[in-house]
Order: sequence, then C-alpha cells, then structure tokens
Amino acid sequence: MATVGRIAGVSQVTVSRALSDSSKVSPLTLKKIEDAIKVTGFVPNALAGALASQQSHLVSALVPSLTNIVYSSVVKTFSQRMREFGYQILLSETGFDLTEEEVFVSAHLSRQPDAVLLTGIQHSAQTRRMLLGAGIPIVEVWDITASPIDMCVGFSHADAGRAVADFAIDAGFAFAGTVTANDERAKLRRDSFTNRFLQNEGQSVFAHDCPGAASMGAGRAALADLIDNQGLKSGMVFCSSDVLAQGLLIEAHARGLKMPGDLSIVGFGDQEFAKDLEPALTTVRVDRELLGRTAADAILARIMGTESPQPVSDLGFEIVRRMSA
Amino acid sequence: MATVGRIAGVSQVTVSRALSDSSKVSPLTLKKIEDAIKVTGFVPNALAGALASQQSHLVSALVPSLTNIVYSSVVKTFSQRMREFGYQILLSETGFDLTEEEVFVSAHLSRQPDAVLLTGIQHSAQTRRMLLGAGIPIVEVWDITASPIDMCVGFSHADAGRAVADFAIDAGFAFAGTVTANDERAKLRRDSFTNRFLQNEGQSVFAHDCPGAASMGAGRAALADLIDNQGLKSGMVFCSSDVLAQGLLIEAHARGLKMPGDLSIVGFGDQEFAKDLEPALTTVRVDRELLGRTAADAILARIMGTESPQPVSDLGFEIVRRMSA
DNA sequence: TTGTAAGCGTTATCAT
DNA sequence: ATGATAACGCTTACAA
Repeated sequence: MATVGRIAGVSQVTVSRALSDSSKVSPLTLKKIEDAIKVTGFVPNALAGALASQQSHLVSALVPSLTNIVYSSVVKTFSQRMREFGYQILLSETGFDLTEEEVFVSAHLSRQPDAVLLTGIQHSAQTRRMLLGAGIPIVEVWDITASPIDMCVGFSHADAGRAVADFAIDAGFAFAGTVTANDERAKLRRDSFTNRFLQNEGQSVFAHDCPGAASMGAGRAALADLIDNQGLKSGMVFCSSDVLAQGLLIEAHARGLKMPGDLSIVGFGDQEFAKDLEPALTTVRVDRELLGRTAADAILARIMGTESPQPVSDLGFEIVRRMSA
Repeated sequence: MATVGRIAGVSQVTVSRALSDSSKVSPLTLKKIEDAIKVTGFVPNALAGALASQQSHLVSALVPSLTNIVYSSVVKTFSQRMREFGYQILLSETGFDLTEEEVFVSAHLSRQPDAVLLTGIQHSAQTRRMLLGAGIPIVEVWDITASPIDMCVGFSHADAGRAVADFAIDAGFAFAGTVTANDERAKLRRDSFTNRFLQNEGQSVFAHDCPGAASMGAGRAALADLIDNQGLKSGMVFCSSDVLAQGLLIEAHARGLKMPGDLSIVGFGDQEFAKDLEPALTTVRVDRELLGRTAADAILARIMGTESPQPVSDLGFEIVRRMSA
C-alpha cells in the first residue's frame, strides 16, 4: 500500500481509504491510485486488514462429510449467500466425531472467524465453551433444540421418524424394516419410527444398521440381510437416506421383487435423483437450499445487528409420496 | 499472550516460544505457562501469527462444484493430507466459470495462502498472472499439460476418450453415442472418443449434450433423446460420468431394453456405486484419492523444500470392464 | 533460558 | 480530502 501510495503521490492511508470506501477520496486521487494498483499488481493483505479491523470476513463451517451431498449442498448455498456479503468459508470435515470437531473448532477459532456454522446439536462441553467464549454468531444446522449454543436451524428428526411411521400405519403395513447409516440423526429417526410404529398397529420392525456411511452397495447388502437373514417377507422399509433406498431398489429388482407390491421403500432427503428412480422413490423432503440460506441469513442478521434473528427456526419436512411406497 | 505471560510471571515472548517450540523454555516455566493458558482459556490469534511469520498455514482450493462427488472426494483426501501437516483449507466453488475463478483467486490470494489448488488447466490470463506473482506452490489437478502454472497432477482426457473408442471398436460396435455434461474436460473426452471411433471402423456417433450438470434425470432424458429423436437403435454409449450412465441404465430398464444386448453403456469415474448397479457399470476408473494425495504431496514437497517435486504427474486411468458393456 | 525491540500490512483515531 | 500516529497480536532478530 505504501508503494502504491508513493506511485500515486499520496500517503498509504489514502490508498487504504480508496480501497475500503472510494467515496472518501477525491475522484482525481482515486484515479491515480487505481492506476498505481494496476501498475504494481497490488493485492491487499486481508490478514493485516483483519488484524487491524477485528473483522476477518471469514466464516468457519464444520460438516461431518464433504462427499455426502446432503451436507455439501447445504454448504453450497450457505457459501453462496455468505459470499454475497463478502465472506469466505473455512471448511473442514469432522467425520461425525465430536472429539475431532473440538480440535477443528479450536483451530478455526484461532483464525478469528466472524461466525461459525456447525452441523448437529451434539457437541463436547469444551466445544461449547470455546464457541461461547468466542462471542461471535454460531449457528447449528440440521437439527433443532430448545437450547442452541446460539442459534439453530433445522427440523425435528424425531418428528420425521414418527411421521413416516404414521404414513406406514395409514398405508396398512403390519411389518416394517429400517436401514440406517451410522449417523446420529439417522438413528434418532429410526428409533422414533420404530417406537411409533410398534405403538400403533405395527407388528414388528426388522432393523439393519449399516456399519459405515450410506452407499448403494450398503443398501443392497441391507435388503439382502433383511430378507435372507432376518426373514422380512413384505412391508415397508424406511431408509435413512435416498442413496441407501436406491440400493434397496436395485437389490429388489435383481431379486425380481415387485414394488410397491412385494415391498415398499421410503427414503430420506429427496435428493434430485429420487424422482427419476424406477419406481420413483417415496421419500422425506428436506429443503437443503433453504437450510443453507436460512443459516446464512441468521448469521448475517446478527452481524448486521439490525434485526435480531430468532434463535431457533424449524424448517420442517414433508413426505413426498411417489411410486415406491 | 501478554496476559498469559503476566499470570505465568514471564514475558509475552516466552509464551510465544512455549507455544511454538516447548523445548525452548524451561520445564518449570512451561508448566506455569500451560496453567496460565488453561486459566485464561487463551486461544492464539493465527492472523497475527501469520502476519508476523509470513506463513498462514492456509491453503486455497478452488473446485468447479462442491456437490459433485468427483471433485469433493479429491478435496477430501487433499484436505486430510494437508491437515496432517497443520494446514487448513479455504474452499470455494467456481462453477466451471473462468471469470468467477479469477475473482476467487484474487480473494483467496489476499488471505496469503501458502499454496493453491486449482481444478483444470484452463485459466484466464489474469488468473495465471496473479498466481505466478504470488510466488507460492500452485497445483492444477484433474488434467495434465506440458506447461502448468507451476505443477499439475491428473491424466489425459484425450487419451481417455480414445481408449474408450478403441474399447468400442474392439468390442465390434459400429454405432456409438455420447452423452456429455457441460464440463470442458468431459467435452474433450467426447471429442477424442468421436474422432477415434470414426477414424476406425465406427460408422456414426449420436451425440447428446446435457445443458447443465450431470444428473440421473439428465441421463434418462439423454437416452430418450438418442433413441426417440436421433434414431439410435443399438451400440455403445459413452457417458461423461457414472451418474449420467446410471440415468441411462434406468431409462433403458424402463424401456425394457436388454443390457448389454440391446445397448451397451460406459460411464466415467468409477464411483463407488458403479459396481453395484444392475448391470454393473463398465466405466473408466480414475483414482481420485491418489489424485488428492499426490496434489497435497506435491505442495508439501515444495514447501518443505527438501525434494523438488516433478512439475507434472500423470496418474493415468483404467477401463474397468463390467457387465454394462 | 529469557527479555527487549522492531516489524508484519493493514485500519482507526485524531489532526490538519 | 488527506496525513501522521498508534494500535492489532503475534514472530524474529539480537541482547543479556
């Protein structure tokens, strides 16, 4: 900046002003400064700027998985919205591990982010403490709780599980199955589904828990297990994700099963491909774009300080009935 | 740090030393400092540290899409590897747009990253200039060129297209089709496939270019177009991604087509689900984990300065023959 | 082993 | 409208 100033014939501060608010310098000097910047190829040092202004324009985001579109799509809209306001995203993958998350939170916080986006409402005590101590807007997404660290935007997984159970009961199923990936929120849905189903007419629920992440292969294996080992003969199976459900669909096809005749399948997430499956997948829709945007807006509202954002926003969900169930 | 020092009864520098290299302070003072840190809940300011040391321990990564697993899986392994060495990732989505990329490069560079990861070898002149001027390791992934900005790791898309054409010729197909998403590298594969196929026994190539990103729905629509509008009756169709190929598979099933009998389909990427499709998908395997790790290692080697990394590494690809072709 | 002093490249506060 | 000066919170000589 000093160099740019020297070339433009002004002081370093004037260059700083020109860059942060061009209306604060005269048109003539602005022009000279712009020229000097072009000549030198000057790129401002945002680190120094952040240090001096106490505003990093950096937002930290922690997700369980970068490769799971369910999470990455939220980050996508979140990033886009934050970017409109000049924020960049420091992104890390915690892998569903609270201890890892703690390490990342600490590392991210040291970069002085202006806000933090977390996935889920389960965090270690130390994580909560650090976050609270940072004194910046914190938003937890994908779930809701009456006592967020700061703010949260999501929906009730317990409600979702129950809603699918009611759907199954209404459709007259006596038997059901669950196929669940290794994800806390998925387990929550599974449990509330099972409880509700059994409390109402449901006779029994066959359960298959996938050891790792959701994948089509895991879905195929799950249905094979349910049928071959657990003796599932008919009914509706509730999968913790559309990808898993797709695996079941393929395995069912391979076994010559009719859907929904012999077997009904319900997914979760309503990913783009769900409607294009054969049969089209009945699933639970969650508006992930809205999730990301709402999270961003909650943070922005707090940063701008104009409107005080509501601490918890329940975005709900919707069962989309298609052909598979 | 000054506060921590005061409590521990030492100066601020000593605290800095204790944190950066605990062996540089006496065990006794180290203990006192550690206690003081615990009491105060002190978190070092990485911004100030980076400003002073000229080392941000931040690495910038630019990808076309966050939600396309093909790119996110590379970022995943890249991040993991970089993290082992204490680097964090500033990630942005450029959306296949060179002008957007330029804006992001400039924004990222202002944060003084220690290295940059770019996707592809096509960049605006201004982007190249800024990157070169930054004087840090730059690695371009997913493609190779004899003249990278700094380093590149990937494979030849032209070679891949030709290899699939040869595969088609060897299998005796006279007719072929291409289904291509709106991605420069995919178009490159399509063109070299088509040229090679026609130069050798191939009679004609039906082409469907998807307007937007790859999706299952786009794949279904593509096959419908190829058959209903373009008159494709048989042959092998080369898709620019496994997701697209999956869409073709589903559409073909829905039309009662036999595969590979009536139609043969080849995907690209060998995503996890490819082997679990019905029929299992013949596709081109690219080792994305290796890609991410190699990119990270190239950067690390340059940063450490011990071994001088080779500027371009060709990781190749492999046609995985399964049932669909 | 520890401390002092200078400096990293900005922004903020006051003057002028 | 512009400039001088002091932070911002660290690291890196250099000194003790």
